[in-house]
Amino acid sequence: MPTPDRTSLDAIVRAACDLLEEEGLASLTMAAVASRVGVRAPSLYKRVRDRNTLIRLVEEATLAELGARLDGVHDAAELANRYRALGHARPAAFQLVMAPGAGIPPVDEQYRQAATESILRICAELAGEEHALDAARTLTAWCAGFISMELNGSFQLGGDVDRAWEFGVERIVAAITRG
Amino acid sequence: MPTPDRTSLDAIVRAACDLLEEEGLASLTMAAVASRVGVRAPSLYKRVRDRNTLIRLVEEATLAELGARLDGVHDAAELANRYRALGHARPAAFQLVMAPGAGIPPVDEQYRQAATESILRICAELAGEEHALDAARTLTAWCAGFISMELNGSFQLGGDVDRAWEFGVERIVAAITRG
DNA sequence: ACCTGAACACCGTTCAAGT
DNA sequence: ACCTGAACACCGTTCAAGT
Repeated sequence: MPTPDRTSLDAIVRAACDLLEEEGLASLTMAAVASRVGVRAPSLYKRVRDRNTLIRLVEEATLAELGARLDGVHDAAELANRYRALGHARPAAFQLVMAPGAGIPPVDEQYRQAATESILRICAELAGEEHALDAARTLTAWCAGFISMELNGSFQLGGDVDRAWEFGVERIVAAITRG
Repeated sequence: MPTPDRTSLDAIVRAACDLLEEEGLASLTMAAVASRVGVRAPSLYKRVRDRNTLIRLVEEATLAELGARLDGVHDAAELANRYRALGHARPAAFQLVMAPGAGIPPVDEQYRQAATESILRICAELAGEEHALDAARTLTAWCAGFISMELNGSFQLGGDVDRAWEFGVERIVAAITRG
């Protein structure tokens, strides 16, 4: 006799995302996620293969949000700023996407592409079609590296980190601009 | 009655580093490390506070190695290439340093400084003293971001990744050079 | 068809007892 | 002083039994 579902994959992934930010990856346990969505841990296995796959889904949700935040932007500096805003809004998820541990299955390529589209478009304008991919990789690598370092406390030598960000944005955008 | 030691902190950290690269962070268990150095897991607690602290020691060893690899370099492109070489030699440790999980105590600042010295020196030459720190952060962020993305499979759109690296090195070094 | 308690394997950590 | 087996708490995962 079928029973109405008490939760959903979507609710599970959202609970996992929230838990990740609030308590960190180590506290993202199956029992904790289950508790948030109102079931017991074994029930989660009806909707996700295992914990590592759930973590992959969190990564994909994060990339989807990044893509949405970058969608429609036309200015390279503004794009970089929005990239950084995601890092500040979801620091743990950002770090997870930057360096998923061994054992976590690779994200579906579609999610990475969604996050890459706007960057490629803007870089094609700035650098020309033939350098668009190299320029996008340069810009993305710098943004991702800066935000990661900022989030994990790698900038310890004082100075103004916001100023360093603006310095970097200006120089990098100029560096990948055709001319 | 004292007994000759059967292992040492140094051997433990080295075993942990090796295990991290060979099997990944999830397989870096106290039992596995203990087995490599010839004791049982509880004995490790005589030399390290807990697993997270052991992981911190692995991070510090990695930063020390990075510092050694960058020591004495005088060319910015060569410095970037050596940075990347460490990422290729110790991918798991590199990713760990880039995004340590929650719960792992912060590395001692001394180790980060050792890795930063050469970068600051070169950037001061290129960008002038007043922009040295901003320039170092720009260069480091780009290197770290590029290498991280390369290691975790973020570059999936084809093209030649080595070419993208060389494009980036050239443009970034030019971008932070005084002028 | 989804949900659960019980069970199992595995891991980090502590501790009393050995040498 | 270091080492160990035993023990405990915790977690991921499976599964038979419920609705």
